[in-house]
Amino acid sequence: MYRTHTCGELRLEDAGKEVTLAGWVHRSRDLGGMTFLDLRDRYGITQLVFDMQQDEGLCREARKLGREYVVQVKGEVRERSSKNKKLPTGDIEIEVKDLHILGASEVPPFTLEEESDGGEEIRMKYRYLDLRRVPLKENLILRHRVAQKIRNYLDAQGFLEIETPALIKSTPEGARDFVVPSRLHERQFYALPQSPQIFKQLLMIAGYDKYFQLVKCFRDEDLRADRQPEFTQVDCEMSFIDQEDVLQVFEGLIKELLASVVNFKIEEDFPRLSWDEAMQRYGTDKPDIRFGMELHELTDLVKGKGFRVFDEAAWVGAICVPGAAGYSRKQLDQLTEWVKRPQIGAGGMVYVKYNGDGTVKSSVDKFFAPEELRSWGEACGASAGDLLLLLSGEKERTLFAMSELRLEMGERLGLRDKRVFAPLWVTDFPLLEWDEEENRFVAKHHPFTSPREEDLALLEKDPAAVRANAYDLVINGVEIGGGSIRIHDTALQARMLDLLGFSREDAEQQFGFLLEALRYGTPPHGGIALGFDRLVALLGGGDSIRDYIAFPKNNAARDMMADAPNYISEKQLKELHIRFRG
RNA sequence: GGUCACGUAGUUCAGUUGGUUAGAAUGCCGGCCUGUCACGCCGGAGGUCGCGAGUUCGAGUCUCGUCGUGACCGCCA
Repeated sequence: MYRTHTCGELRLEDAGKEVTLAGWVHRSRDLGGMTFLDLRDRYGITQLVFDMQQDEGLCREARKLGREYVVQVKGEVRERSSKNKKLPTGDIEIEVKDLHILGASEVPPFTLEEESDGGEEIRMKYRYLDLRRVPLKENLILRHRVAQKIRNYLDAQGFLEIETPALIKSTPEGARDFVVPSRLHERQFYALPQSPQIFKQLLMIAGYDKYFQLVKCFRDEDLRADRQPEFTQVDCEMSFIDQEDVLQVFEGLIKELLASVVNFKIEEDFPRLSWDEAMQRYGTDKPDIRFGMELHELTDLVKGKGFRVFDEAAWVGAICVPGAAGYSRKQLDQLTEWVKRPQIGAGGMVYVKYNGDGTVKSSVDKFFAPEELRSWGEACGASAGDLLLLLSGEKERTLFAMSELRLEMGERLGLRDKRVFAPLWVTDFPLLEWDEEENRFVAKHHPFTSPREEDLALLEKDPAAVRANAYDLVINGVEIGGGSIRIHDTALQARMLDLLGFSREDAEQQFGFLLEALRYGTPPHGGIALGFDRLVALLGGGDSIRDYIAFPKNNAARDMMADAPNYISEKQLKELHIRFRG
């Protein structure tokens, strides 16, 4: 037996016990006559004492231990003469009688404190050391707890966790696939799943009417702080249900997670916004509704006064920033520069200050009379002391810029509190999206999403106007999940694929097995997938999902620790029938 | 594919208008210290200023290229 206790559990009432502990040397404090060692494991830190007068040889041995040595000690628990209130074990220490080095350690390249002195790069290379730090440890524990709660919740609702394959067939629709060459079948490739979409639908057809899976998914696209090439989804599918049933089950799940994990209780139903309404009020389909500052369209109000920027714009809108009329010229100039960055893409910004004394001051005083400027304020619900920020231009781009500006101002005003959670459902997404590059309609969600019944007639006449039975779960401006009610009718599915420009052969080649399965008695079904990494990061208050994944990839999709991807041997290539040109 | 930022000691960073021997903190090594807990004090070692070219009497500093890292845009059905 290597240990009788962990480094986090001994208390004052254990004083007098003979114990054996094992762990890492976190830090040592050599006072000459005595040496203190902090022994650490994932449960906590316990202080060890070595005394020159008690056992000089042992004490000298202890002094030689470097940081991160793995040691085993036997000794007696005793009350400290000077206690440390900062540690749960701070009332006691171990008077060591026996010391074994279980594993020596090189000097770590960075410190393993709460706040490490190491930068991203070196910590990623030595990820196994970084994971010893408390914050990352806490994050992985949180991830585990959330996973368990999700499993318990769905299990209690009768869901079955069923695994689907990781080596599947490539489907070019959607994100790029990661592909795996086949050794047994020359020139052929598997793909890693972007999601288990088709398989979960087949499970519905097979009669497993409530399925879920915590499942790795893969997308070969560029990374972000919230996007990894391999990530985990809470993937679900249900039969004999409609949209309302899905929303109910997962609203319940999110409420339970928020209550039990971060003690944030929500009694009322999550707000629901149609996609149209979300775009209109927030300029985005994933609004952060922790704060107001909604968008107001002013296009008709501002035109025809000789201000060319507005006269030529397809869309003009504003947000009203409460209490910000005191913004200085310098601050407004900086904000203007901010919206003009290519990432935001606004041409410029117009402001109107509604001063406390009733006067109005704007950057377009030359073109608009004060009463006109006041009418804008009224349209936006501005009161004295508020600041109106206007952007104009092509509609879609301007809505995007407006939405980003809204988030930025919310951030500056401290309205985006990480301890507050504001979930909502966004519903009635457009079924299709025009793809400029491909010059055709593509599915906004995926090709198996059902159109709303009342829009069926528009399918051929005005495809862009057709709404889908699709929904997203958004929390604090983060897209946490999305799903849809699927098509369970063979004829409708064929119509959809036709509309998306699939030839009969292509459709047959890519998802023939699903199309065939639909003919064998398919129940109405639908589901949802939640981004598990994002959900955990959100609950943990983190900005990057990398901090919630044990071994993540870097910006360039590289594993900096193992140095993957990498070249493979000629022998491997030969077995896979792969030869490189040039 | 693109935009921006960064790259100097093991680590995190500072380094003025181009100018003598490139600094600090921390870590590391050695010494002193019996109640520390970010222990303290004294001493020491540690640098191809990412790499390559250019401008210059002279480059950590300026220019170009290149590599790496990060954030974002495109992309992510």
